[in-house]
Amino acid sequence: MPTLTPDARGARRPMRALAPAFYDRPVLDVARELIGCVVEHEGCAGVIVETEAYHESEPACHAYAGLTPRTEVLFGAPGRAYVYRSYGIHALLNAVCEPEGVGAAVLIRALAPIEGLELMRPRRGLLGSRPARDGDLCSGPGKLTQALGIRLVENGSSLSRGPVRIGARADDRREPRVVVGPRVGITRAIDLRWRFCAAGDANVSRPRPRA
DNA sequence: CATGGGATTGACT
DNA sequence: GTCAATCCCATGC
Repeated sequence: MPTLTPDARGARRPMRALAPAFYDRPVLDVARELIGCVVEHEGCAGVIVETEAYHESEPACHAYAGLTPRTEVLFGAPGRAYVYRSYGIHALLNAVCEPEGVGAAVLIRALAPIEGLELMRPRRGLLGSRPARDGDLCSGPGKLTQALGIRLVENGSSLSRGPVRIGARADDRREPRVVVGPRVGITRAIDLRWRFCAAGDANVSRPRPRA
């Protein structure tokens, strides 16, 4: 089934997935350029509004410890999904970057939902509590995987072929202004400003970087 | 084999 | 602001 994104009139057309070569570059370049691109999974889609870069050369990256069963995908071919469990609860989605043999990836941290919101809401519904507001559907790395139904079984799959796919920014969408800041929720290499956010977007997770 | 920490979130004070 | 939930896997004995 082709992936669809809405155009300016609200009509839909297929999404063209980014090729593996897009990811076969410095991870900081890819992290910045993924802002504005589209993530799709099983009829749900959103525009990427927040990313972080991770590289084997710095200790916040899982690949810093070297090649292990856990980091095998991180060191593998670019353009694949690295999905891992965080805090025992959440599945976090990364795009593996740089040439095979280099451990580097971009963490997808937040999306602006554009399609399949009716599928996202029940997945994001809180236990016996109020439903999530649209602005809370994908405003965090664990939230967006829950909303899109992305799970650990997607680890190692191709982001070009699916089931999780990433496509280029739609032609009718402006190139977003990008704000840079320090990465969130880590304890090491906190000086690196490797977080990229779409300026002023309400779906960016907390804490928001200063504009 | 046992242990501890982590790229988070939601509930609660 | 604080804190528990919960699991993969790296590390160390």
